[in-house]
Amino acid sequence: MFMAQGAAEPGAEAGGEASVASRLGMSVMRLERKLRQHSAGGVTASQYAALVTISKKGELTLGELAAAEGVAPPSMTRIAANLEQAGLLERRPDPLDRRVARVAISDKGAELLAEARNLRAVYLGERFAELGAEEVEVLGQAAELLNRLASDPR
Amino acid sequence: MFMAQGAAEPGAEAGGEASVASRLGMSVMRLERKLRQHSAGGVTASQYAALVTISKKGELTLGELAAAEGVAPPSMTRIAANLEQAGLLERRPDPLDRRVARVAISDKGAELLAEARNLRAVYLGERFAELGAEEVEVLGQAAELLNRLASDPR
DNA sequence: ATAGATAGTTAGCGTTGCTAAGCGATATTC
DNA sequence: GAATATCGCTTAGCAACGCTAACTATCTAT
Repeated sequence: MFMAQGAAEPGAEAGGEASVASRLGMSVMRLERKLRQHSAGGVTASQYAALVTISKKGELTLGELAAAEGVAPPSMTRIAANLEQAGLLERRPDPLDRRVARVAISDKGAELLAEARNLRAVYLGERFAELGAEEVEVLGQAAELLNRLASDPR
Repeated sequence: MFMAQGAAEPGAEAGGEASVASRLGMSVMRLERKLRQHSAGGVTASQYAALVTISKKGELTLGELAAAEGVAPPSMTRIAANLEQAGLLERRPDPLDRRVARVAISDKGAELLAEARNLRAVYLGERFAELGAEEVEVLGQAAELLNRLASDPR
């Protein structure tokens, strides 16, 4: 695959940063499309992601959760509402500040994650079978980098 | 689960493929959220991607384009309609089969791509400044792999 | 006590992707 | 050569998601 895309030869080979960024953007978008269609366990992609974060960080406020997930507060309000309705997380009033909404994973939520920690990743996991160990290794490193890029608040 | 990447070596995988898949899924989703918000040049993410593909493959039918992008035909109909309305691509009737809609990039579309090949990648490109050469290299390889994963029709 | 800041919610918009169903054009079948 | 099936695309309508703006309730500071 020569992603040179037409006539993009910025001096270097297909390794220029811009090129990498472009290809990466396309790949990310395409893969995301697939992932959204393959969400499993009755939870959507965003819900699953939020659940993982809650599970990882323990009890936290909606604001913190929104920030961690990189979404606006109203978006997280909705995601959390749906998760709560599904019984996957619990809301707990903050004893000191009645404005804040603290959330924690519920037993049912923990179960869901435990029994298929990678519910959403099942789709991806299956595809990993076609990859070699080094390739999985690369993707592992990439996941970290992508997360870093995505965490940039800008 | 977050720093597992350092230990994600073939021998000492702290979580294995499933973990990588899970982390990757999260990263991809988060990054995609950012990307969608930073689409530039007046074209949306999907439009840009379609344009790149058209530019790369030359004239092709809507069906081929939909398949290449991994979206359903109706989705591509809309994307292409918007691109056409923006004057970025041209529709051409197929001389042999009047059902098919062939599309090719227009001068204006080519201009848009040429003058900012990475319009959509600008956001990413800026973030690359914070990364080292090796890391960019890893992402380059990852882009290839992600694309392969995303290309799996399943 | 009052004014301001803060956490979250409600309301409403736009984008994106999908499935189902429709339409004209081409292929096939008799 | 007419009836039927298939094909390529479009139309119609649905649902998920993320956002901004505006509102409520609560807390803080003067």
